[in-house]
Amino acid sequence: MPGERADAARNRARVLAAADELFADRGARNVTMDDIARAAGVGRGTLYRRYPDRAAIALALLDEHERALQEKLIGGEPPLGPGAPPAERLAAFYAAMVDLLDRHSHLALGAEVGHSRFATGAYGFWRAHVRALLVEAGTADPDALVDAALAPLAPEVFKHQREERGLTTERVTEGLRALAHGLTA
Amino acid sequence: MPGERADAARNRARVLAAADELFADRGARNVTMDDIARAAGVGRGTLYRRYPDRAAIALALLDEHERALQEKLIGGEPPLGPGAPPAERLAAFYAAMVDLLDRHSHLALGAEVGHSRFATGAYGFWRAHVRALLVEAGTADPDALVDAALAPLAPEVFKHQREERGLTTERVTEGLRALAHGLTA
DNA sequence: GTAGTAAGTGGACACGGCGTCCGCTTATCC
DNA sequence: GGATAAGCGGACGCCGTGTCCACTTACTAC
Repeated sequence: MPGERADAARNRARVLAAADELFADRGARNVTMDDIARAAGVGRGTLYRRYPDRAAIALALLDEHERALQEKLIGGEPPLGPGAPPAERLAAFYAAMVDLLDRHSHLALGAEVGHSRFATGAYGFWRAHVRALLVEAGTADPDALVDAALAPLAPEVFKHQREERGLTTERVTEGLRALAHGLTA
Repeated sequence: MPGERADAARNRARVLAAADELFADRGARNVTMDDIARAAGVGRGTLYRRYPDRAAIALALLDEHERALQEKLIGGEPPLGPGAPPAERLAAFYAAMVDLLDRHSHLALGAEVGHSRFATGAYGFWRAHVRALLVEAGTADPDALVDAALAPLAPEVFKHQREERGLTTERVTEGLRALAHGLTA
C-alpha cells in the first residue's frame, strides 16, 4: 500500500526543479547539496533521504530524456529504430547522443560525479544496444569493443571537443559517423 | 641562479616515493594530501608548495613512464615508431597505452582527479601523434576524430573493462586493434 | 471527528579534507 | 661567519558532507 505521501511528492518535484536550475546556472560542480536544499526550501535531511549525492539528482533529471531516446531505439523509425543496417543505426545513435549531450550537458557532467557513469541503468541500455549492433555487423569480439565504442560519448570528452577544441556539434557528429562506419566495417 | 636547494630536492624525492606507495596500496582516491605529507615526513605546507593537489603528484609520477613511450613513438622501431603503415602504428600505440594503463593504473586514476586529463602535456602529445596518423591515413576530418580515438584510453574505461567486465588486457588490446583498423580504413 | 502511527521533515552537529598563512630553520653566497 | 632568501611545517579557519533525532504532518481505521 505504498503511494507516496503528498508532501513527499511535492518536495521531490521542488528538489528536482531547483537542482535543474542550479546545475544549468553554475555547472553541477559548483552546486552543493546545501544549495539545492535551500533553493528547494527543504532541509538537508529531507534531501539526503532520497538522494545520496548530486549524481543521484542529476541522474533522476536525465532519466526522462533518456527514456525517450530508449523508446526510439527500440521501436522508432529507422535509422534510429530497427530496420536500417547496423552502421547507419550506430551513426544515428551517435547523432542522437550528441544531441542529448548538447542539450543537457550540465546534467551529464553532474551525473559523472564519482565515476558512477558505468553503473547507471542508462549506460547498461546503451551498451546492450551498441553491442547488438556490433554483433549484427559481425564484429569479432563485440564485448571488447562496446565500451570503447561508447567512450567517445563521455561528457568530458564532448565538453573538451566543444569548448577546448571549438568543434561544432555537426563536426563531432560527422566524426562519430565515420567512427560508426569504421566499427561496423 | 636557480639550482634547486639540496633539502628541497631530497623532499621532492621523498614525496614522490611516498605517494607512489600510497597510491599503489589504497588507490589514489583514498589518499589524502595529509597522508602523503605524513608518509613523506614533511609538513603540509611543504607539500602544497610544489603540488597543488593529488593530480599533480600522480602526473609527476607518470611523467617518466610517458616520456619513455614518447621517445619510442618518435624514434623507436616500427610499428610503434616511424616506418609502418598508420593502421599498424595506431594499433601499436593502443597496445603500448594499454600496457601503460595496466602497469600504472593506480597513477592514471589518480591523475584523473578534476577531469584535468585533457590539460596534461602527455594528452597533447598523444593527440598530436594520433592526429598525424589519421592525417597520414587520409581521414576526412582528423580533428573531429582524434579525441574520440583517444577516449577509449581513459583510465576509467580501462578500469571498467578489466574489473567490471572481466576482460583480459589481451582482449582489450585486440579490440583496440580492430578499432585502429576501422579508424584508418 | 479523533486517535494512532508510520512516514516525512529539517536543522544542529561532528567529522574530515582542503588550502593558507606566518614564524622558524637551513642552505647557499659572499 | 654573517646576510639573505628559499625552504619548511604545523596550526588554523573554512567548507561540504552525511548523520541523527526530536518534531510535524499526512493517511487510516474506527
